[in-house]
Amino acid sequence: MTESAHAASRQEQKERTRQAILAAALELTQTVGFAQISLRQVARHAGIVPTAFYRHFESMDELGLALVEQSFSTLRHMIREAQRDPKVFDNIIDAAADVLVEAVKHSKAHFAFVARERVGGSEAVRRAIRHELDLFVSELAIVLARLPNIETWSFDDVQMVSRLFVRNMVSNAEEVVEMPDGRPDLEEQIKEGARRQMRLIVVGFRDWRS
Amino acid sequence: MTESAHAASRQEQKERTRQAILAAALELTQTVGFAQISLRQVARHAGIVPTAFYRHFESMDELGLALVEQSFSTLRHMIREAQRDPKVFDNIIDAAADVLVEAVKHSKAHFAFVARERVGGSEAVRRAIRHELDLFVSELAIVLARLPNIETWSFDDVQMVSRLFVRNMVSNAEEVVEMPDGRPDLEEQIKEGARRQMRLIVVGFRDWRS
DNA sequence: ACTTTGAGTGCACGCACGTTCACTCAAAGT
DNA sequence: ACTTTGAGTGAACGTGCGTGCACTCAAAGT
Repeated sequence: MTESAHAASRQEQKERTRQAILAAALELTQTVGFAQISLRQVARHAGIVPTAFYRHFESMDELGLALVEQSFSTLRHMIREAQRDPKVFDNIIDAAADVLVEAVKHSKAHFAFVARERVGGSEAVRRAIRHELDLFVSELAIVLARLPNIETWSFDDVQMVSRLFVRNMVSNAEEVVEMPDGRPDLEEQIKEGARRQMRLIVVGFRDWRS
Repeated sequence: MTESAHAASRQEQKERTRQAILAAALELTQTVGFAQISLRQVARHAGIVPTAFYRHFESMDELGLALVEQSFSTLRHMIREAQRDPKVFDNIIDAAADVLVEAVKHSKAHFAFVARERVGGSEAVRRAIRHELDLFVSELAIVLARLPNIETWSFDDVQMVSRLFVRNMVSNAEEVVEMPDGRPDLEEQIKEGARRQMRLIVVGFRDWRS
């Protein structure tokens, strides 16, 4: 056994290269769509020779799917963390707006990738993102269903509100992504807009159904 | 003077080729993003030799902007027609849902192009679409401001509702575009969803502000 | 001490691309 | 009848691409 000291340097190095490829692709994707970056560009950016790429991914499409997975696992992790915060129960709307803007700012590249490839990507990538978003809607619906104001609603209604929330989240994330850096005023404006929209949904839904 | 009979066949032919190029690009764009189709593909599809392309457009980017313009002029034309219909005043929400679905179905390709290139396109194309959508928000706000329920609202409020409507329109258009052909049940479902969302916005806004 | 493994290399290939240039040949202008 | 114009042609170029193949050379396994 040689698993010894500080983990096997063999797999370690492979994983490091894999991450370098993912990071390179993510960075290149910030200026143009994923579909129009080449395997050679990615390899060059990652500091490897083009053929070495194949040791990690069978094709660019597979790399794209890996990026989708990485993006959503980042996002999901943030949501899980935010749920532990007790303020969420007090005021889910303000909390959601805060989390959204912070999350997008923190991993802008991943959000930008998802926002862009959600509609512009290859068939496979698009489907993967759509699927992840559907999962996300269901996950959010569970959280929502436990909230004081909402716990009496029907399953379908909660699901629909959840869908509206996610849709708005996507739209707002797009806006934050397109936001030029160093404009905290714009950021606050987007946050306030998101808050108002969510309040609109909740208020309107309650009154309409009552 | 030779402007005679049925218009000069010289410019006529040029215009026909131009339209063939636009149509070719639009069709090719249905399966992949505009940025990843090549000048040569477009030329091939349009039935001309690659170099002839330059007689009509200086670059693919210019062609992209022309497609944006064409798409929105189609859209705007439909909205103008719909405004003449008196039922719009009676029930703008149901009318809007109908118009939206019909419009998207009628010129699916243009909507698909806009939906995709809005976020996935080149910088120039993206900016052009964003600008057109902003214009559209203002235009819709004028229509909305004349409606019975809304005429007392402030300018900013109307503008915000208009923005929400357009955002929802874009989302729903995306859904219709992704909708497989020959599924009238899905279509009705989307339409109903759009209706509910719009009602939500109007109801929620009124109650929240009152 | 030895073999095996596999991440990364370097070269070579055929292909599609954007763009150039000199050209044809009808319609439009005179 | 003539010239001019300009949309469309066809060959040629340099470039970057994806991918195949034979390779190196340490780490991992024995």
